[in-house]
Amino acid sequence: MKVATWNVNSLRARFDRLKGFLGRHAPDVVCLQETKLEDSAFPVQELAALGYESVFFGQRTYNGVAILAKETPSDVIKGFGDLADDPQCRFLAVRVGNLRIASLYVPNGGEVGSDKFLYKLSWMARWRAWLSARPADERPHLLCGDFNVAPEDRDVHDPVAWKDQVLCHPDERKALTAVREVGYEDVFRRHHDAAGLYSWWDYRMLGFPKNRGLRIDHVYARRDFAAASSSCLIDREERKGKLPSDHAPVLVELAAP
DNA sequence: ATGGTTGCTTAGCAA
Repeated sequence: MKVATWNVNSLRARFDRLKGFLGRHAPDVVCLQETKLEDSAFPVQELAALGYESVFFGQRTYNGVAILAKETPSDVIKGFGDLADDPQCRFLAVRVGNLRIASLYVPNGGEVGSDKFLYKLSWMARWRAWLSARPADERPHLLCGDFNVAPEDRDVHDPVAWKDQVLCHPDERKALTAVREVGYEDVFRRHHDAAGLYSWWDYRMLGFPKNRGLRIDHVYARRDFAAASSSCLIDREERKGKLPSDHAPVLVELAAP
């Protein structure tokens, strides 16, 4: 089966591009981030017409995650269900067939040391806690989304300029390592060693034409499931042309559990 | 240090 994740930076603004993407790749499951749509505005019918059922957890203007699937999703989980009183819609998990999968949008973090940065670190700790609190066989096989962290310097176009900056800061990388230590693996790095492979490029300053990007969109697989993946690709084509998102989709081919 | 671009919402914020 084929699974994709894509930060669309507004589903309203990107709907035509999403349609083209679904037509080209025919993924079985698609995780979306930054839908920026209230649930009442989610294009359920339009996606049903394309052969996809939708599960969504959104809000007006900001954030918002969704999962589209050819098969009917079940076991829907919205947010971490912890004691934090968090109005931001950033985590959604479902089951599609036997595959458990989460679509997540880690907070950007603003500036290092800011309130937003502290929120990012605390959100990542809550994410890790949510995972470790679940029985291992009930954890998502795949964690997909905009993690807003470049895990290593080879994921960064200019590691010197980005050193200790948000998206690359050691505290964020440690928080991400803690998630992997629950029992996850970066699927992309199972299949590619090279530097210079990115999933996000700033809209400004010709970021994409100059390939000044970061690899911050990831698919993490449960360690007992990672070997089921046969490929993982970043679809740079989707960053080209008219009205692209600033993120490219990540696609994984895998044997269904 | 600021600016640059896009989206949502309408001047300014978030990314």
